[in-house]
Amino acid sequence: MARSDEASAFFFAVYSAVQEIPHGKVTSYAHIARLVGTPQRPRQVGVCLKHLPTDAGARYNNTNVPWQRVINAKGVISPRSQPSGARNQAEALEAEGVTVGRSAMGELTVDFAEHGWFPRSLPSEGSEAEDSEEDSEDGA
DNA sequence: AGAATGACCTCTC
DNA sequence: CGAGAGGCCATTC
Repeated sequence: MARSDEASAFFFAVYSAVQEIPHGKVTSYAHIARLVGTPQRPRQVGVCLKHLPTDAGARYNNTNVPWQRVINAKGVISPRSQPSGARNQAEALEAEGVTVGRSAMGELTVDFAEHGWFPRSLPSEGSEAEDSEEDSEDGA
């Protein structure tokens, strides 16, 4: 529980933004932080999810908030503090139909070009990105 | 009370 | 292009 109302407001903003994530899509903490109006505080977003209420009676809880769809900007699921947590998140993502890959270090990775949900173009992705999106189809 | 950590990101060398 | 340091705020010891 947040000690300050403003703090709780930040939490609610984050949870609400996470709920905005469509099914089978994933986004990064930075994006959520930006949506809530605090692009300089991506860590707090993680803290929000970390302290996500497990109470089914709470307005926001790990059952109503798809926290699993939230990963880091590298497209990799943070190992959190326990490998089980990250793996559990990967399992949930796969259950959503998200393709979860694995890095050489065994880190779970998600392809943003596949399930990347970005209502607003990120400066890192391409500030002047034109309409030519989703064109990364290699075609093999 | 203060100090340390953390589900992070961005800039700079 | 790769590695490093800084910064932010809440939770916890």
